[in-house]
Amino acid sequence: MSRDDERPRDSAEVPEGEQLALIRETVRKAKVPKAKPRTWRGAALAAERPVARVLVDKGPVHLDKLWDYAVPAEMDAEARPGVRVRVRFGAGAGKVREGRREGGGLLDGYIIERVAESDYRGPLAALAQVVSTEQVLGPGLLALCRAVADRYAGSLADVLQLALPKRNARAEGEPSPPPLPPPEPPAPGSWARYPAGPGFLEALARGDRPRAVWTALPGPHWPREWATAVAATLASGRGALVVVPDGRTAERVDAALTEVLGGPGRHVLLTADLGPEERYRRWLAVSRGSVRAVVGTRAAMFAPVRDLGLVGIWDDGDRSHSDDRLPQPHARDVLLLRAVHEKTGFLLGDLGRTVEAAQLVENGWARPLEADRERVRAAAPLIRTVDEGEVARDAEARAARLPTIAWQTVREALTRGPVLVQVPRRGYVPKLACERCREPARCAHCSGPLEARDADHLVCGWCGRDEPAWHCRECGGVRLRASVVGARRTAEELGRAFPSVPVRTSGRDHVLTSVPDRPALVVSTPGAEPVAEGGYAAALLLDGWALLGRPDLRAGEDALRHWLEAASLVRGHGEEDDDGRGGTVVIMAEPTLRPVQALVRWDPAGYAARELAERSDLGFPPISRMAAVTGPAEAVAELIASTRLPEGAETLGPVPLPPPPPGRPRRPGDPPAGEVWERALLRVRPGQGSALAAALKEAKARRLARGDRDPAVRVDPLDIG
DNA sequence: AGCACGCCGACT
DNA sequence: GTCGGCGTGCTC
Repeated sequence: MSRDDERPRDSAEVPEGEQLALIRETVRKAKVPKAKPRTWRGAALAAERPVARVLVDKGPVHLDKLWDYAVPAEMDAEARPGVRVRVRFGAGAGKVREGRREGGGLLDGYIIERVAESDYRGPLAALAQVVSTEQVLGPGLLALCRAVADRYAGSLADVLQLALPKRNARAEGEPSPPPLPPPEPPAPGSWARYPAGPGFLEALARGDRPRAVWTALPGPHWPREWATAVAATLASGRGALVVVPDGRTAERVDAALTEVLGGPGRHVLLTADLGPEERYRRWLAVSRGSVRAVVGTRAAMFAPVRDLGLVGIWDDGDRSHSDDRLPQPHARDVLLLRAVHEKTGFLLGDLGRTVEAAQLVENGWARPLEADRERVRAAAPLIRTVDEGEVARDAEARAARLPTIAWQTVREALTRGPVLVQVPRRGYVPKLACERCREPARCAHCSGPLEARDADHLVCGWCGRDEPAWHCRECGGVRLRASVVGARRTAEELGRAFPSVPVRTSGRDHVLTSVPDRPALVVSTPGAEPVAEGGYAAALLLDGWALLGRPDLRAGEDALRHWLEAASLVRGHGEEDDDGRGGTVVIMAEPTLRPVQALVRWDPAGYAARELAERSDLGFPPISRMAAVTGPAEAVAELIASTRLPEGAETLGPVPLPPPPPGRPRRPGDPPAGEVWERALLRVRPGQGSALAAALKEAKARRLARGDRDPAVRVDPLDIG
């Protein structure tokens, strides 16, 4: 094939020397052992589709732009879409002196597609190297990553960094095991406790795509129920993917899968703490189609499961479902995108219910999958509330810091088994709330959270307006309080009061997985509660104030979620133990508060539905959609000014960003030490979320990237006060 | 991000 | 005249 046929278009504009070279000189890294020719200058190009469109993975230039490179004939077979490549990328390469200059440094990238011609008006450099022939970025995964990038106004390159594991040559060199045949459809087991449960499994097993929001009954059965749903999907010949908040939970579901599937060959656990090599080995097994069921933490949401039939997420209200690297996609949303794009079933399981889940039910996209009231009552422990106000008035209780009823419950329960004591995490400091009804103090203008700038001076954390005359929307109260609970001290005192009983603690630093079925006081922070074999005899929830007093939009929802999680580990009220008594939960919180009521009635769905309606009225997410723009003041103002916002969009703020807590590692959106950044919130009407994301992405693409100086854009921010 | 080009002021 | 400040823009 003649070289002239392969000449890039517009080569007339190229300096003479370069024109003769056809493609710029490129040199392979010397350290690569079995080097092919060290230069591709003058080499023949691939006969078919000699142009590779490459997404450059590192460097600040990406902005979703693809770069065209020439494919030398020797690389033709290997340079397939989806493989990792190295390319020369550098400034000033357009002008070549003496034909002797090398381009910039070698960068990693992925071939997105092969095409016959380039739009680039200039000489194409050749691919420097095909790193491996493994097709890591298949068409399905690429489409998903593009959709996620669009959804979050982020770049494709950023999303690819979240979706693709680091390459490991050793793991890649090994063959993956051959796939096992689909299993038989599983028996419904404890799914039979839900009227719609067996039907859901049958639909999965026959290849349908049912979608459900599952409110799991309290107790130890849900890991097995996940495994059964996955097995049913596998039985249809399709794959399944379940994302859970943490490694501990992933291991529980993994163990259940091993039981239900009768062995380890049909599923994998994908978590960060496997280490890079093993993680890549398992990821490859999924990508190559030898394993079709995956359970894992958030990075697993991108796992390229073949012929996906079910995506699932457990406990979607947990913060760890949101990645902290930009664009911070949330596992729930990524799995929703997958369910739609890949036409799969969808199962969102939770002991409680988030507003987002309530919205899926409300708009009819997913069906509720719930047990009958009677069964819920039997499976849940008895909940007793203790009004803190009452405690304050009761002199004896004040001295002891715990009311009589709590003492009695603990003393009695300790004769029958372990007792769980939930205490607030350090650093959960409540902000401002109505003294009378505990409703968080909100701005009259935009409903943002009020903060005390100094004594008697309230400022809105969203729009920055002063609030000179606050009064409570709920009850009309005019006094505020910021309260701190001495729950940790209470827990210590409990330990001293029962000296013969061992005290175990579980928290951020050392999380216990389980405790034996023996009397013990188990003190834990929310989310770190060990499972008690046989269930706790009782639980004491001491963190009501700390959880509810936060000004966060989700304070009530989070509090209820944490309480349900702890209470679900307690023996059911109607599930009698050997002594004929069920479990009891005592919660120290104002009994008229809605999250407390929801716990007492064990009605998370009702709570979420009401919360959703209220947020809709107040213009809060997820009905209205928001995006946060964070960065240096001028950069924030500039980006917002150049964004073609959808009709009816509001800009709240900007306000100075509170500095990140010392000690926390820096995250995207955090100002560098010593700098003050600002944050503005953009709010759009229902249905305008994707228009907002598109407008922001377009504005970002239009301005020149300046790295550090660029504002961070966060769609659907979680921490908006 | 790098890195080169380019359009201003101070120097041998 | 030339050296070099860093502001602007490009990298297939």
